Amino acid sequence: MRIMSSLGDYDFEDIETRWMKRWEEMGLYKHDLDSEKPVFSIDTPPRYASGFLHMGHAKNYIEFEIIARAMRSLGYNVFFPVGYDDNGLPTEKYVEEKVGINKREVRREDFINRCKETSAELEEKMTEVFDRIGMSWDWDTFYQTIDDLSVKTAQKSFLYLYKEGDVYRNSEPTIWCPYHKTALAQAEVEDIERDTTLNYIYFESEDGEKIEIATTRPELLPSCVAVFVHPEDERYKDMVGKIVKVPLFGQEVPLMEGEEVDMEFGSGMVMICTFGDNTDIEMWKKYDLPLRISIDEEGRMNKDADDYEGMTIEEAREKIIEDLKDQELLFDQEGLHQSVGSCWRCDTPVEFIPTLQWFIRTLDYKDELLKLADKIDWYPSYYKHRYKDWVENLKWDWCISRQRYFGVPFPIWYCEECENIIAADEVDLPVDPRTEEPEGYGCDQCGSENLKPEMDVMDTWMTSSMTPQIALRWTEGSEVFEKNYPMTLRPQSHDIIRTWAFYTILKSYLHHGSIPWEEVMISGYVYTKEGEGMSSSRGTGISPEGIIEEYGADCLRYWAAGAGIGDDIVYKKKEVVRGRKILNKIWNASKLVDMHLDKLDKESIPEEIEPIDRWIMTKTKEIVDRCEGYYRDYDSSKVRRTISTYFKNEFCDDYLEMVKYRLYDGTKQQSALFTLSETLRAILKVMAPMVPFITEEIYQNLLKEEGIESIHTSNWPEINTKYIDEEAREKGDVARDITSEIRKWKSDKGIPLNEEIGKVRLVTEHSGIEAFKDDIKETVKATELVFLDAEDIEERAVDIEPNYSVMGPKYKDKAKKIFKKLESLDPEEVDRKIGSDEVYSLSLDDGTEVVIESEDINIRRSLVHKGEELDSIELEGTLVLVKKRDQPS
RNA sequence: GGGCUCAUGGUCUAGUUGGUUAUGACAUCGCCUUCACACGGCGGAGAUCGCCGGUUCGAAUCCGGCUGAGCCCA
Repeated sequence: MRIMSSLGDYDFEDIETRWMKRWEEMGLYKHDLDSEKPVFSIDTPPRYASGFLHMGHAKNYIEFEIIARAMRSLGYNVFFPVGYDDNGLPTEKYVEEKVGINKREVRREDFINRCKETSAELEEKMTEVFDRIGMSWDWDTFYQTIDDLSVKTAQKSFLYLYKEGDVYRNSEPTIWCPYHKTALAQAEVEDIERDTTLNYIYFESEDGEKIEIATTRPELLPSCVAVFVHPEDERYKDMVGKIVKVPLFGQEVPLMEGEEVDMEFGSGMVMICTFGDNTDIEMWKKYDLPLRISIDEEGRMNKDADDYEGMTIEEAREKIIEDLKDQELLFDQEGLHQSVGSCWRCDTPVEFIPTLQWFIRTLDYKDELLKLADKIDWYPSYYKHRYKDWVENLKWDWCISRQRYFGVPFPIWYCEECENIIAADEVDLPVDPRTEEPEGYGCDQCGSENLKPEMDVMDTWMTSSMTPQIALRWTEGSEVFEKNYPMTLRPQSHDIIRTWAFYTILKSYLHHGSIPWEEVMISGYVYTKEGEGMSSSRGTGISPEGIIEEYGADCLRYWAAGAGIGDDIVYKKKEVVRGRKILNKIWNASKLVDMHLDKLDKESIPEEIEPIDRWIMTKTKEIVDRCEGYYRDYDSSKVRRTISTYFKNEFCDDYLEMVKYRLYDGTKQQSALFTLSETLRAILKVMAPMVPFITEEIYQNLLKEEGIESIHTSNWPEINTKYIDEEAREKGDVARDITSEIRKWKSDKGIPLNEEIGKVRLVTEHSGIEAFKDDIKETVKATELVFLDAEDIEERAVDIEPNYSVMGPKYKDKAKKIFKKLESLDPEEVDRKIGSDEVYSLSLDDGTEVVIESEDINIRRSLVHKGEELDSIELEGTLVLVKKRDQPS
C-alpha cells in the first residue's frame, strides 16, 4: 500500500498566487479599532511611485513586513498602513520625458492631472509586486502623498506653523537647482566628486600691482565683491585695505582679511562672489558685503555679466577663460579634484541665488531635536549618531518652496494692492489657490479683494514628514490618532535619516511636542556586485520579479529575513537561491507528517507522551521562546538562523528519524502523531512571518486549528507545560547522540542505514537512558539493545604489532625472525607478562632467547563481552558496543 | 577634514558580560539511492580571527595605535 500525502509537489507559484488572493478576500489585516489588544503601529515608508521595485526595496519592505506579521501573532493589534509617495520632481520629469508632455505647452491643471494619472498607473504596477511578496498592510488606510488627505495634512501643518511664526517667507540666498529651476533644501544636496580646473588669475591693485587669485569658477568674476587674505599671511600684510580691480569686468572691490581663508590653498588669496558656495554666503553676511548677482534662475548669465549675458554657466566659464588668456590675465592652470554640491535628483551643481521662499525654522530647535532623539530607541543604536551629527551641523532653515507644478500647493494668497499675505482657513482645506478662486477671502490689511495665489508648491518632504499624521488621520481629529500617536515603529533606510527621520521628528516636535514614534528600525542598503547602491533612476536596480518567478516569494523573503539589522549587503543570486533548500525541506518534512496524520485521533489529547516526545516538545518550547525574543528585537536574521538550524538538525535529522518507527502502528503511535503535529505547527508558526505562503499552505492542509482562519491570525505557538520535561530534554540528548553515533558508525563501515546490525550493547554512566531504549534500537535497526555495567566488559589484547623503528635497529638481522615469532604468540599472554614484568622473553627457533620490552611492541586491544569481540564507539560518558565489522573494502 | 560602521577558512557568516581542540552555510573532496527530501544524509580537508602594542593566568572578544574598506556629512 502506498501512503499518499495531500501536499503533492511543492509548487510555490500555485501556492503563493492562491494565498495572495485568499488573504485579500479574507481581509486578514484590517486594523481593529475596538480591539483590547495592545497596538503596534508601523509608520510605513510610502514608496515613491516610480513603477519599479528593486531588490533593495523588496528587502527593506519584507524586513518590516516580517515584523508586522510577527507582532500580530505575538498578540498585538497591528496598525500597518500603506501609501505611495507621488508628488515631486521625479514625477514631473517622468511625465515630461517618458510620457512626452511638455509642461509649458499644456495648462498647469492638465499637467498636474496627467502627473496624477501617471502616478496611479505606476502605483498599480508596484502594487502587483508588493502583493506578490506578501505585504500584509491594511488597504483601508491607503493614502497617496498627493491625495486630499495628504494635501490637507500638509496644509494644516503649514497653517499652524505660520500662525506660530515657525514658518516665514524671506528672500535669502537659497540653494538652487538650475536644471529643475527650483529652490532646494540642504537635505536635497549631495556632494559629487569631480575633476575641475583651478585657474590662477591676475587681479590688479590700485597701485597697478598684479595680484594672484586662484578660482575654479571664473564665471563668477562679475559677481566678485571682495578679495580676502588670512590676517596672518605675511605675504599680503601690506595690501590689506587696498582696492583691487576685477579683470574683464572692472569692478573695484576691497582687499580684506578674514580667518576663514585657507592660506595653503592656491595663492592664499580668494575672491568672494555672490554666490559661489556656502563660505561666500557666510562671509557676505559677516562682512556685510554688497550683492552682485550674475547668474539667473535658469542657470544663465544675466545682464550684470556684460558681454557674457545669456550664456550658460559652462559657456561663460569657457569664454571667460579664453578672454583671460588673450589678455594674459590667466597665468596658470592646474587640475583639482573636489566635491561639488549637486541636486540629488539630477546631479546638476547647485547655485546660490537670493529668491523669495518659504522656510520652516529648524536652527532654533536644534537642542530639542537632539533631545528627542534620545527618547527614541534606534535599531541599531549607532544610527542615532548619524541623526545627531546631521542636526548639529545644520546651517540652513528648511526651505519648503519648490517652483514646480506637481506637489502640495501653499494655502496662501497675496494681496495685489499691499503685498499682504492671506492664509486660508483650516475649514477650507484642502485648497489649491492656483486653480480655486479665493471666495470669501480678502486682504485683512487694506480690504482689497484683489488676491493672487502663491504659485509654488511645497517640498515633497512636507507631506512625507507627516506620514504618522496622515496614516492616523490627524486632520480628522480622529480617535485613531489620539489612541495611536506616537506610533510604535518607523522602519526606514539609513540614507534618508537626514530627511525623512529628521523632518518627521521636527514636525512632531513642532505640532505635538513629542516624538513621532517610539522606535526606529534602520535597514541597510543592497549593493550590486559592482559595489553600487541599487537605484532605479541610475538603472542599477535588479528587479525581484525574476527571482519570484524562478524560486518564489518565500525564497526571496527567506533571503531578506537573513540580513542583519542595519547591515548593508551585496546582492548575490546564489544567496537568495539558498532558501529553496530549506523551503523544500519544510515541504517534505510536512509531507511525511501528513502521510500519517489521518491516523491521529484529534479528539483526544494525550495526558502523557513518550520521553522522546517530551524531549522534542521541551526543545521546541525553548526555541520558540528564543525566537520570540529575537522578533521583539526586530532581529529576523537571528530568528531565521535559530529556527532553521533547529528544524533541520533536531527536528528532521534527529527527531523525525527517531520517531519514524512508531508511525505505522503500536501503542506509542498516538503520542508520536500528536507530538509531530504540535511541534511542526510550532515551528511553522515561528517561520510564518518570514515565509508566509508555504507555512500557510501546510497549516491549512494539515495543522489548522479550530476557529482559526489562517496561520497568520493564529496565536504564537504554545506548548502545553505538561509536556515540558527538563530531564527528558537532557537524557534525550544523550539518546540522540548515541543514535547518531551508531548511524555514523554504520556509514563509516559502509553498512546501509536500513540494514540490521544485530545486538547493540551500551555502557553508560547517564541514568534514565533506558527510557529511550526502543527509540535507539529501532532507529539504528538493532535486533536487540542491552545495557551493561562497565565490569561486564573486558579488554583483551587481540594483536601484537612490532614497533619496527625500535626493534629494527636493536636486533638488526634477527629482527625479521622475531617479527615472525611474535605473530604466532598469544597476544593475551604477551600482554599479561609485559603488564606485570615489563619484559617478555621469547625463544626463537634456533634457541636464541630474546627479551622483549614494552617499547618494542604495540598491543592492540579490543573490547570483549562474554567472549565476543566487539567494535566500540565512544561518547562522552557512554560506550557503545556493536558487532565487529571489517572496514569497507 | 568631522561622524559612524566594518575587517574571522576560496566566498558569505556566527561568536558583545574575555576561559579548554573558533560557528554554520556555499563551494570542494570521499562514502551512501535509507519507504519526506540527492534542492537529501554521513564524513574529510580548509582560518597564524587585518597589522602592532597593552591589560590579564588567559584576548577573535577589552584598551591604544596603524592599515584597509564602506556609509553619512563638510
